[in-house]
Amino acid sequence: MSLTKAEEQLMEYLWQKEKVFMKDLIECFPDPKPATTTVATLLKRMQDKGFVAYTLFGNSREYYPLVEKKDYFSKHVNGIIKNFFNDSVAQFGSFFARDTSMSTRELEELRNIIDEEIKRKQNG
Amino acid sequence: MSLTKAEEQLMEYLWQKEKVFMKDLIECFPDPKPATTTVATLLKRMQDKGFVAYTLFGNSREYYPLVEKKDYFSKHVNGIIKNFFNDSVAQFGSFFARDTSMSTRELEELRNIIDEEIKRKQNG
DNA sequence: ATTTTTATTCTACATTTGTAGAGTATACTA
DNA sequence: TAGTATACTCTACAAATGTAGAATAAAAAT
Repeated sequence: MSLTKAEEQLMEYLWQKEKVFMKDLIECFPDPKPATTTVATLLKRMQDKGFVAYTLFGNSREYYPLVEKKDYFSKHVNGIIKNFFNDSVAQFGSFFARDTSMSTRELEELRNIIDEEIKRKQNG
Repeated sequence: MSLTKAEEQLMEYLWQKEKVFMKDLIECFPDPKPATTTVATLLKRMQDKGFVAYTLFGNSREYYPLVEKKDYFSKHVNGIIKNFFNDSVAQFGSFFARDTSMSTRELEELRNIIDEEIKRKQNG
């Protein structure tokens, strides 16, 4: 199961804060902020889906993510690659390098990141 | 406006075929195939959103995409980068290189693609 | 010409999603 | 301790989405 748009937005705040009480979550939103009950509903649904949990502090709850951002997006991006890029990372990479309007500087930065990752994989 | 899951799936078939009659679109689906009316509804909604159009051939329509796949996903991926990776391609690139479990071979292939893209940008 | 098939629209409905009021319980305050 | 604020749940409902039957129209087959 995956997150809806509204849940995803909320999850992003969760990921940013790592731990957060509901009232502080609401603060994260730009105006007009949603009603507390709206956020409460979303958090409940996200619990049901296994994406968040909380620690009870007195009478209120400190929420935290159960799913790491990188795992979530890894699954997400791999899904896109599987469904729309012929299950080929290279095909997606090609698209990404050519069609997302990266500057030369960004491309070079990305190449360095990949180089480092290759080294990291070889050495340890 | 963007596509829903079901519409996105259908769009993928449109992109693959480039031009296609509805009955052939239905053939693209794995069993159990959707009802023709289901596909018709989706196509109608996609027309309303400006994603597809058709050419009339006798009494039936040959549908074709109005939006290119690369443009669609460019927007999509850029949206993810903006919302969840701090609007930084490098941050997304880092994530992509490290956390999507690419093999060394895939990483090297990707580096080559990027190299070529850098050259292409420089020369013409 | 009548039946059958094909193509498309209209309408409908269940499910999911976005949003929040009303209610309840607990805690804080005057 | 009566009144107010806080935290959360339950219920509700509109909009979006997924799915398709019934109806209609045109074409093909007999």
